[in-house]
Amino acid sequence: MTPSAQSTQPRRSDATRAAILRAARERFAADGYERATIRAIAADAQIDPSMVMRYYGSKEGLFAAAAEFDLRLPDLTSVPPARLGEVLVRHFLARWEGDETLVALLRAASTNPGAAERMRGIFANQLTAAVATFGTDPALTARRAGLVASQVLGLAFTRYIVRLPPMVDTAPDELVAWIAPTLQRYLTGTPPS
Amino acid sequence: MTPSAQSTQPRRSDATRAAILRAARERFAADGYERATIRAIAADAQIDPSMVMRYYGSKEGLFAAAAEFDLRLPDLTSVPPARLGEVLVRHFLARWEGDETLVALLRAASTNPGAAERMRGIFANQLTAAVATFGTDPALTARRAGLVASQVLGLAFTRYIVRLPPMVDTAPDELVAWIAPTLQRYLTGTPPS
DNA sequence: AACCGTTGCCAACACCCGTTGGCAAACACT
DNA sequence: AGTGTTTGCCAACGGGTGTTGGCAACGGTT
Repeated sequence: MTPSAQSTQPRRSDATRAAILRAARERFAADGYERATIRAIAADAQIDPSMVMRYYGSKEGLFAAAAEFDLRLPDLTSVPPARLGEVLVRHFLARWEGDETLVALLRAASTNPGAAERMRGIFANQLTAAVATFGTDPALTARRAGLVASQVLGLAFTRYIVRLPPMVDTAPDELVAWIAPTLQRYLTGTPPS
Repeated sequence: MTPSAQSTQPRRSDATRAAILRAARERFAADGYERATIRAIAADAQIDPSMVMRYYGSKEGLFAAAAEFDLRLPDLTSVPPARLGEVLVRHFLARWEGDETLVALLRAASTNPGAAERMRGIFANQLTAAVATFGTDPALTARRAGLVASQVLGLAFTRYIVRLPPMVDTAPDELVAWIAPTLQRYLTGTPPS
C-alpha cells in the first residue's frame, strides 16, 4: 500500500526489453519459430540469453509477446460500400509492408500450433468483427471473412514468404487493382446457389 | 556391359525405401521441415535412422525425394474458356485432398529456403506453362499465374495449415462456386488500366 | 554507510539433433 | 560350400537447443 505509483512505473530495464522484442520480431519473421534461436535473438539485442528467459519466461512467452498484433482495420461503416474491397487490400498491403510482425506470425503459424491458434484468433475476431459491422446476412459473415482471409493471406504468402517473382515484382497499386474486385465480391456479392 | 538389365533392377530394399518416403511425407506435412525429425520418421517406418541416411544421403535429400511433386494440371486448351476458373479450383482442391505432398511442401516452404525454391519452381514452370497455353498477352502470363497462385495457395494455407474454421467447414463445392470467378478473372479478365 | 532489489553475465545442465562407422545376419552367385 | 554384396541395427560423436542457478556490479533508499 505504498503511496507511490504502484502499477507501471518505468523500469530501468525497459530498453533491454524493447531491444529483445525488436530482435525477436526480426528473427521470427526471417527464420520462423524453430530456426529463430534464443541465442541468436539475444546476440542481436546484444545481451545474454538468460535475460530473455528472465523477462519473458520462455521461448513461447517471448513469441507471444513479439506476435502481439492488431490489424488496425479502419471503420468499414464509413467507407462507400462499393469501395470496400479496394480499401481493404490497400490497408493490408500497407500493414504488411510497414510491420514485420505479421510476417513473423505467418511464418510461425505454418509450423507452430500456438502461432496458428493466434492467427485464427486474429482473423476470427478482428476481421469477422469488421465484416459484421455492415449489415449482411449474419449466417454468411464468417464465410465471407474466411474467403477474404484466404485471398489476403495468399497474397502475403506468395509475396513475402515464398516470394513468387510475379507477386514480388508487381507494384502495390497494380496488385490492389487486380485483387480489390475479388474482396469486393467476397464481401458484398450474392452467394452462389 | 553385362547383358543383364543394367539400369534399374528392383532392389530388395525397395519396400523400406517406400516406407521411409511415406512416413517422411506424413511427418513433413504434419510438422514442417525442422520439427519432422529423422528419428521420428524412421520410427514411423519401423527402421533405424541410419537407414534413412544410407538411402537418401541427408535430411535435405530425403525432403527433396519426398517433395517431388507434379500439379497434374489438365490440358487447358480443351476446356471451355468460360469455365477455366471452375476447372482449376476444382482440380487444385481435389489434388490437395488426395495427396499430402503439397501440404508438406507448403508447410516446409515457410521456413526452409530450399522448399520455398522448389515451390517457386513448381508454380513458375507448371502453372505459368499451363496459363501460357491459351493465347493471352505473353507479357501478362506470369502475372496472371501469380495471381492465381496467390488465391489458390491462400485457400490451401487457410484450409489446411492455419485451419480457419469457416474455410475448413465449407464444402468443396461451395468453395469452388465462390472462388472460381476469381480465378476466371485473373486468367481471362482485362487488366486494370 | 549500510542495505536490498534490480540488472547483467558466466557456466553449466540435460536433452535432442543429424550424421557416422563398424558389425552381424541375410542374400545372391559361383 | 564359399565368397562378396546388400540390408539392418547399435552405439556413439559433435554440436546446438532451451533453460537454470549462482555471482558480481549497479542503483536507489534509509
